[in-house]
Amino acid sequence: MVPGVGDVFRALADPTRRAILDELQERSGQTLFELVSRLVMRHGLTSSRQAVSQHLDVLEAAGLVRTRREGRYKFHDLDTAPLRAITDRWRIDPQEDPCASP
Amino acid sequence: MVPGVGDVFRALADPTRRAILDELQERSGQTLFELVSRLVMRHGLTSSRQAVSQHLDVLEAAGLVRTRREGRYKFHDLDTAPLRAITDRWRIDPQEDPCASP
DNA sequence: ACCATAGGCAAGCAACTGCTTGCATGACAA
DNA sequence: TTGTCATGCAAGCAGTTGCTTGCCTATGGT
Repeated sequence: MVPGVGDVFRALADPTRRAILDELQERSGQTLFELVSRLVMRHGLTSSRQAVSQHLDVLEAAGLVRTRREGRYKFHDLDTAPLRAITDRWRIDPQEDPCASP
Repeated sequence: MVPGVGDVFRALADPTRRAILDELQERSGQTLFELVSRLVMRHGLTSSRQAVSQHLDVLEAAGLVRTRREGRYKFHDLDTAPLRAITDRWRIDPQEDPCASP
C-alpha cells in the first residue's frame, strides 16, 4: 500500500496537518496526546484528540508520518521522503549553488 | 496581495491543477484554450474551459502561475518559486551532495 | 479485580470544493 | 456594424472534508 502521489499533496493542504509536521520535525516520536497539547501550547491550535488522530491517519497514509507501537503508546515520526515528489516534479532552480565555480 | 503559504499547498492539492503545472512546465506561455486541448490530448483529462479557468485562478492566486495579456489572448507561465516554501519548511536531506568532500 | 490512561471506530453535520450552466465582456475580422 | 473568438463572472449543485459526538478496546497501575 504505497501511498499515491496525490495523497502527499492532499495531506499537505490542511494547515493543522502542516503544523503537526512542524511539531514532529521539532520533536520526534511524540504520542497523540503529546501532539495535542503541544499544538495548543506552541501553535495556538485548538484541535481535539480525535481531530488530530484523523489528521495523523491522513499523514500516515501519505507516508509523511511513520508510527511505532510500544505497549499502550504509539509514537509518531516525521518522514520527509515523500516531499521529494514535489521537488522532483517541477524542477526547482537552486537559490544559491554552494559549489559554484565562477 | 502576496499569496499566503496555505494558498500554495491548497493549489497543489488538486490533480488537475498539478497537470496544468506539468503542461506549463513543458510548454510555457499557453492560452486557456491551448491548455484545455493539451490537457485532453496528453493527460487524458476532460476538463471544461470554465473548470480550467477556475483552476488557473487558484494557481495564479498561489503565485504558481503568472499571466500576461496581449490583445484578446492571455498567456500563462509557470513560476516554481513558491514551491521553495515546501522544501525550506521541512528540510529535505539531499539525496546526493555533488560537492561532498570525504 | 478495579480504575485510569492511550488510543480506535463510526455516524452525523456544517463548511468547503470543483464543476456545470448561462450570460456578459472585450478584441479582431469581414 | 455584425459576427466570431478568447475570456470573464456568478449562481447553483453534488461530492468531499474536517470536526464533533458517543461508544468501544486495550494496556498498565494499584
